[in-house]
Amino acid sequence: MYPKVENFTTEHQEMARFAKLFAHPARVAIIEYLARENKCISGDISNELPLSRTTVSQHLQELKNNELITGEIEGQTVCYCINWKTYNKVQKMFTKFFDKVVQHKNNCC
Amino acid sequence: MYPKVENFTTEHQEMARFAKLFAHPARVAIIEYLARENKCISGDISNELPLSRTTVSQHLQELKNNELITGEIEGQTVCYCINWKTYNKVQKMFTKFFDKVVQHKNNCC
DNA sequence: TATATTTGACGTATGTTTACGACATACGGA
DNA sequence: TCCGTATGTCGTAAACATACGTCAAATATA
Repeated sequence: MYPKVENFTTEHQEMARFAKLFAHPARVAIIEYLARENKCISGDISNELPLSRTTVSQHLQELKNNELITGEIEGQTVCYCINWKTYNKVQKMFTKFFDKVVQHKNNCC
Repeated sequence: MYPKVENFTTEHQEMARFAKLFAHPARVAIIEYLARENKCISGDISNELPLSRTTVSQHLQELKNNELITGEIEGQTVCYCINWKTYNKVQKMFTKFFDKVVQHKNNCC
């Protein structure tokens, strides 16, 4: 982590941590793909993305480390899915933040 | 830009571009601060943040370059404000994306 | 005209992310 | 056993982000 990040509030750090997960088109695409496909997705979804298997795997790890997706081993393959518990938390967090900001809207500028 | 980013859809790139603005606690704090204070905020809001003036200014530039805030010169100071046009667009974009993903929720995993 | 204030611009050191190839491992079937 | 498939791990080059100090410019005020 960059040296000054820990001086911010937990709330601001959490917002930043989860926003970062959506801060690369590959991860946005992965989330959307996981939601759209009505089945378990193997770790190798690189056919669906303009990236190598290694890079996709790296993005999947990032999402998994922050618990936005799960990745369970099923024999030879890995089943990747959205972690709805975290997902709902994140959605609420963003909705709440956006709403809070809008509530203060004024005619200053 | 990283070499492969342009191979993703415009929609995914846009999501990533705006998510990145919230991907650092300083920028989250700035947005919140701009909303809370009922007046024009000078470029030097570094007293409110655990960062130097230069670094804060850099974050303000980032937000301004992506049109999430405006920064108008008022004599000697600069008045920074939230750009509500862009803000509303971003809020809608995120809400829509989050909702779309949830709609596909299933019992696969 | 001097001086302090406010800001932009530049350089730069350090840390992080992105992107990939190459190799290793583990499993099931020919 | 040997081979293909699926995945993880490691190293690394390039691109970006963070954080700050220093200097310059512009503008009010003494």
